[in-house]
Amino acid sequence: MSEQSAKRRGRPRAYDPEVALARATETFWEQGYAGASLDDLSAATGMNRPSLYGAFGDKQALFKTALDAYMDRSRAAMTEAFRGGGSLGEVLTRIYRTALGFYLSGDAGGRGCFLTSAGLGQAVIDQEVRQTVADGLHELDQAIEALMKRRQARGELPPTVDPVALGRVASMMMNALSVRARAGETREQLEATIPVMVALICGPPDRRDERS
Amino acid sequence: MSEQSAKRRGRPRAYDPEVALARATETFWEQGYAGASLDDLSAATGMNRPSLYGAFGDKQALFKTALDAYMDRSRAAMTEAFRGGGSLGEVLTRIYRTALGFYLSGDAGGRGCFLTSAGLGQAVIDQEVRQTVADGLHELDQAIEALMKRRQARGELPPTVDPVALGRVASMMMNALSVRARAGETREQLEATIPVMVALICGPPDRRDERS
DNA sequence: GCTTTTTCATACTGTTTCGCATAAAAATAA
DNA sequence: TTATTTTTATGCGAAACAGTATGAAAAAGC
Repeated sequence: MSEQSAKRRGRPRAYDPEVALARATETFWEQGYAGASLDDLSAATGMNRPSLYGAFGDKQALFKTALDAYMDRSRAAMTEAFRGGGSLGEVLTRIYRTALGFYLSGDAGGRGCFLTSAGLGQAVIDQEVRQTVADGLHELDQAIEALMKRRQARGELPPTVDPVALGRVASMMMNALSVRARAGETREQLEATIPVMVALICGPPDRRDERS
Repeated sequence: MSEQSAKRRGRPRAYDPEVALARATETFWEQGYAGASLDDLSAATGMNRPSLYGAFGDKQALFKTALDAYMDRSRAAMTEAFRGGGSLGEVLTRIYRTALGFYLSGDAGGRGCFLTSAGLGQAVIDQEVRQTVADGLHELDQAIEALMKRRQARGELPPTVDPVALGRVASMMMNALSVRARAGETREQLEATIPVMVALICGPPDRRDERS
């Protein structure tokens, strides 16, 4: 989409926009919208204030860009987790592990989901952020509900259960994982809950595979 | 503990410390630690800055006092919900409803759990807050785990299930409710998930009672 | 080499922030 | 009334805050 190497007129920029956005995202992720000052963001990205404004606009715009970019990354990873085959339990396990990969990233301990940590912090104040976050959660809800419907049609779930209600709760369990990750629980503790959740959703744990 | 009416020496205070703390808590609850300025807190409590400092210390101390007070209120309500009789499903339903009562309080839409909304926002920055929040979550985990053990002993849960693991997931579902409440879901949506969660935990929903 | 274009770097402006100093106000004690 | 005690009220001061103006630096075009 963008011209790269050949012929850009002026002084070349000293930063990689994608890397800078990733660093800014991490800053918001850890410190929240209000807690992240422009000096923090400037230090994290290596960009000085005017460059930040030139590239991303003001603080609110940067936050929303970070939110959108996170959702894109998250969506891509989740699409991958959904795609692969296996039993319903295996797919759910993959989904939860993928989520944990996001929630436990970072050096200073688990940060949880960016949507529910930094995003929801602003949700009560900024209605547009709340809507974006709500849409993001809803999107995942629907994906899992659709998964449940497909698997029920295949006979992996008893016909008596409501796949939409079950999918919603399965999706909400990810929110719980985010909370616990940010509260400082270890990867081991969190991964140990995954089979319990999967067993609850998939019914009797006839057989379960584990891998490190 | 404190002398009330009779003979206090100086000028009487113009505020009720408990009411003021409740208002300050609501301000942190909605806007987070960094998002709540001392002017906001001053306006919410009706106390001017020096009175705030005299009563609660600096901003950090006030936040931690608010956190402790919230945990006390929450603990009291939860103790009540645990105490009453009924089947395991009925007790869990009461617990979740009690939680929702907290999460949906407030005028500007759901605020979620103070611990996981405002508290976790600070958790990554302030290690002491993270520990307090983690302890609070752990306390509830243990209470639910103990409930599960008792009910399993009574035969309400099959002997094959792990009551600790099940209790932990049941506790985590409250965190999920908090997230969804703050994301703006309605009371109706949230209450509709309660029976689904309860059914997952208690196994086959042989009979369920509902009340508005 | 000179101009044009784009970005970087410094530093500024006005506002907001937190915490506190100072003094007035409102009560009791003598 | 006068002194003492405790709280309120005003507002100060240094730092941090978001956003921007101004000019230097680094590239391409000519």
